[in-house]
Amino acid sequence: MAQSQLNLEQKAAASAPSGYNLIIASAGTGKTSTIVGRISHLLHNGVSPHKILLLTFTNKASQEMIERVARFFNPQIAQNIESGTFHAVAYRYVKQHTNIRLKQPKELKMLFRSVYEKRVFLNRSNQPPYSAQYLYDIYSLFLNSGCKDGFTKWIIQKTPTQEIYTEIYEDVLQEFKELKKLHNYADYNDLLLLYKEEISKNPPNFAEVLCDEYQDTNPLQDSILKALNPKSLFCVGDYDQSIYAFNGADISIISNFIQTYPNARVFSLSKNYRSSQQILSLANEVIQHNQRIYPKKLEVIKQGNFSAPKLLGFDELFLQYQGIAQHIAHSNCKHTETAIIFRNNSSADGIEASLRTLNIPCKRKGSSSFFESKEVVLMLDLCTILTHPSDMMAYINVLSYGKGIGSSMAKDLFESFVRLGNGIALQGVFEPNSTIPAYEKKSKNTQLGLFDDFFNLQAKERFDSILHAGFASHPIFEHPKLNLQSAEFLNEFYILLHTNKTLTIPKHLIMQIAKSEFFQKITQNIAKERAKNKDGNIDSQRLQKAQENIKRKIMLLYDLSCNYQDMRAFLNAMVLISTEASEGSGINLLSVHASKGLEFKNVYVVDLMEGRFPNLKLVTKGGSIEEERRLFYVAVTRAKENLILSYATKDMIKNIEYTPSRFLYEAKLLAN
DNA sequence: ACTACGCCCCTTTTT
DNA sequence: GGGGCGTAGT
Repeated sequence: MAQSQLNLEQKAAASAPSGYNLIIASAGTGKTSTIVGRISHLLHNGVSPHKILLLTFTNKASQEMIERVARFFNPQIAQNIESGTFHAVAYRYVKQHTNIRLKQPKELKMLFRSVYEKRVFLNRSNQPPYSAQYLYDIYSLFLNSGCKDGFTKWIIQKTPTQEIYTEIYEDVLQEFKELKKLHNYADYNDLLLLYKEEISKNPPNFAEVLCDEYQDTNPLQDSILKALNPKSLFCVGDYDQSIYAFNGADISIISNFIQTYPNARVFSLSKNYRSSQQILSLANEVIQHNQRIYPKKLEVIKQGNFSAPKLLGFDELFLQYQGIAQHIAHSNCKHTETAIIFRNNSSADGIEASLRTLNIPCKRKGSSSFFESKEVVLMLDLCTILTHPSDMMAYINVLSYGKGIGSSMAKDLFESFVRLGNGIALQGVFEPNSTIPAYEKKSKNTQLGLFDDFFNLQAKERFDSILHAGFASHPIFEHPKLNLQSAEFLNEFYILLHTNKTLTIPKHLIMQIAKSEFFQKITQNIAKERAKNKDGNIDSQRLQKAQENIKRKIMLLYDLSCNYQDMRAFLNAMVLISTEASEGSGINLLSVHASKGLEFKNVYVVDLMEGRFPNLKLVTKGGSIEEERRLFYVAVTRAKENLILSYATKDMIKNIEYTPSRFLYEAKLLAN
């Protein structure tokens, strides 16, 4: 039974009475075991698994915990525990009550931009208005900060000089909101907001809610915990590891737990099983410089003869990366037990390149490279069009690949398909209602009569000779700006949809799309773009590489799709897992944020220079040096046995001189 | 008004 | 390598 493996402190926490329990679990003190032990305790006491809600920071963490529970109980029981990130849990619940569709943040940002760009900002005073991007991000922060006053008040309080624009901002946000509602789109914030709304009306009645990584909870998430209003709350966290302030995480939520819940109990786990004495001492030296909320004493359990943390100094940034790669090559460490951790993702490329030259395999979190790559987005958009027959964003993205078709005309075409299909775009493609005009009249721009030929509708038959019989004379071709090339493009689009419209199994559909002329042609162009030299010529070697790369990604997507029987489930899952999939195997390349909750035998923390780590740019923009110090603390406490820190005094490419990070002095690895 | 294309910027962290 | 922005061309 799980609990017998716990130490006394852990056992005390795991068997705490029902109520409000806060477990302060420093790095490496067996937090996961304690949560698993707690769940076992609940199950043994007859709590029904679906009355338990486990909230974690990543879906991977929740899977791991559920798997560990499954080892001690019937796997069926473990599977019945409600678990996942706040977002995943919210999504599961919300989709039963609404027909909301989750969209990638990037997509909705585009939609937001299109709304924003319709506004005219008279640049009064010298204060420029926020960009669309910044407005979107800051509004998201506002939502997560759980502020009860309106956005305008919040903005004015933060930046009084922005007051002159707040009316326009509200207007943009309002229109965006309506647009999202019209298309049933939801972003990550909407999930939480909708969930909160639903459970406030109708609380789900959990016997206990467990919340992992409680220090990174933001006020919106905290308000969900309050709205869930469970009989018992079990929160686990460590204020020294709070590193998500930029996402609204508020350290006062954990530090005020006792004030918030007057009958709260606090447990502390103080036995560190992960790291060697030397590593832990170093981490503690540095974190001492932050204000201490509770005194924390850590007892090192790990025994043995471990080497002291090493500091490597280099004269230049790339020499550092090469030096690290060589250090790894010589140390013959096991690659999967080794991680290189950095503050900024911009470090990753140089490191990866240096490792590659020495033929050391490495693994990077693949979010940006995989799910944001054009080919994957295109594939998923095509799947979306066949699954959700009126998805505007998917149509616009796909149709914009046509030569001469930009986002504006793509939107015209989409709207036309919707009209012709009596509200359903896909139907408009196959069976256009010929009694409806294909294009709505737009108000003419009389000042600029020059090219205003929109209503000079052309004969829809003009491209018939090259069109598939089922697509010939389609009213869409009345659009005067369509030319032969774009007609061919649309024809291939039609053929792709027509041949595959009955497929419903994800892997079959992906295979067919991948083979289609339409997809092949577009990805061919994407590959060519990537193989272009500075002079505009295409490097044939690079072209081949780019093509292989695209093929590989599509195969990976195909592999993923094999786990799903239903298109909707597949597409939704792709949005939720998009940030968690990683590619390849070997040395782990991670940002500090991504390293959260993980541990490795050997850890390298690189680019420890003032400016980069701590990232001083962020400190001036509302971050804090304390948060940067916590990031350092998180990074070094990932290490079990060997910790190597490194810095470089110069970046030759950017021509910047660096001084070593203050944390190295605080760690007493360098002396003033 | 819209699209294509060339040039310059930079690149914080995540669900 | 991508995204934003200005310019030329339709």
